[in-house]
Amino acid sequence: MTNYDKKYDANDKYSLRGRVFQRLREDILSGKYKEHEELKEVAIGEELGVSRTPVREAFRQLELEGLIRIVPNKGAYVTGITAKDVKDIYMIRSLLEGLCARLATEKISKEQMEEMEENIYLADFHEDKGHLDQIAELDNRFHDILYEACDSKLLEHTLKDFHRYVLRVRQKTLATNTRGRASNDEHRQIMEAIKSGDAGLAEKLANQHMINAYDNMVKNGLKEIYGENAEESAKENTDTK
Amino acid sequence: MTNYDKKYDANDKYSLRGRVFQRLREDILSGKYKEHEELKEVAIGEELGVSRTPVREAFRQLELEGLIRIVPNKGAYVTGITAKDVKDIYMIRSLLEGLCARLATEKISKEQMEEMEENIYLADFHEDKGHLDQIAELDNRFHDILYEACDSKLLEHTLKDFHRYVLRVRQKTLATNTRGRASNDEHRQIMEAIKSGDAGLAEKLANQHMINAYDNMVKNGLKEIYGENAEESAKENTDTK
DNA sequence: GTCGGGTATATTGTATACAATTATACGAGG
DNA sequence: CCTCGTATAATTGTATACAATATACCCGAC
Repeated sequence: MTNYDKKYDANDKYSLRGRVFQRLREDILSGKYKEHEELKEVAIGEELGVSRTPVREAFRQLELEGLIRIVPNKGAYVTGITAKDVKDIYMIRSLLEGLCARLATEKISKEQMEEMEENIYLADFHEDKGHLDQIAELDNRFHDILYEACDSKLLEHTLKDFHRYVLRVRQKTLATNTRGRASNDEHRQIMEAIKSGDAGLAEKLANQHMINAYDNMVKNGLKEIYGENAEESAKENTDTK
Repeated sequence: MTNYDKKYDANDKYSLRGRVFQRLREDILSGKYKEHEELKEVAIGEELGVSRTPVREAFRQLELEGLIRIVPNKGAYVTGITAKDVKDIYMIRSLLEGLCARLATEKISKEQMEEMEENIYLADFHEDKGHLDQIAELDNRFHDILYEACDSKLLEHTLKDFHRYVLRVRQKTLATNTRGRASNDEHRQIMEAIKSGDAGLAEKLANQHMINAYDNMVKNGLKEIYGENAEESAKENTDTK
């Protein structure tokens, strides 16, 4: 939710604020800035050669994206994702991706349908070759196509928000096991349900796809990666209430 | 989504930015600033006796809340809600309020349960007396209690976002007919399902509660209020793509 | 040694000046 | 009369100076 149509400022590559925003987003998602790390206005400004003003404004946008949290008079901190957060997000996504698939069955365009089929075909190819980066990229793109196909700016934006939010976690697990193949098979089933016009089936399959993705993450080390921070953040929440 | 824990800055009543933010939010929700109206930094600043800086930052927060949209180098505009947006939101809320009720069945505290019962009792009282403002207030509060009871900061924040977003529309319709009574009866049923520990029933009732609320809005003039803007915004979307 | 206060320092918050961009008005040319 | 272009005004974007706040450190009292 929130601003569900960001093409104006998020794609604003030409203002300093826009450039700072995009750079910081990339650096957070890539892991250059770690969870709970403090971002200081002057340091970032000097590094990028701009004053504090555009940095401050970029901070607000990053907060809007959920990537940092701003505490008044204190600072900006990279958002931590707890294991509980991830679980909640997948629970929510399970429902909403299902809704999205159901709506997309009615609304998907010919071009979107074709891109979806191509996506699945390509993912199989890269899976055979073991190209992990491309697999992750195509997996992201599959979901984006689905979001765009549902013909609801609000649902699309909400799902993209959640999707981006778990990206840091998701990429790690997708690349470490055989989930890629199974995931793409599920994509194919969803695609075929949509193609055949069976909205109910598409919804059900999309629901299950999220549940499977989450179960796989739990099996493959979600706890190890984020378990410690879960406690840390819990403490953080209580003593600032 | 986005920053799902805003108690730090949203409750920041003491900074100028926080005050400007709260004031503007109230003015937008109350209808002082109409849909698609342009908000100018200097004008707002002068009116509130502050410089442009805190106004600009408040603008970013309002964008974060989805109340305005900022177009680079042009201006900030009050967000328009189309009939389609409202429909989409209620579709999403139906699913998520259901999930929320299901989770709350397990997690609700004794205090929350008591406040919920009191809320329903009071709503009946004010319904008898015809106190429309209090009824709307209690309706809002019922949902907030439910959101807080689900024990998921993410789901709570997401639902509060959507809830606030349709507030401008919802209040108008709730106050104009007999939906208040029916709505409170549905609240009671949801509460009783939660109290009896029947999570599945609570979910189903909460689902239906949203569907009923939306149907009622459509029956009672949603089109008349927002139909015109729907077209306007549609145009807006296409020619800025 | 520990606790408390106070000063110094670092960091964020706000105001203002200036630059860049966009909108408006007006006049020349067709 | 219309159109286009230029000049002017209005508005947002950015940098910087200063204020307020929080943090860290030191020092003295107990």
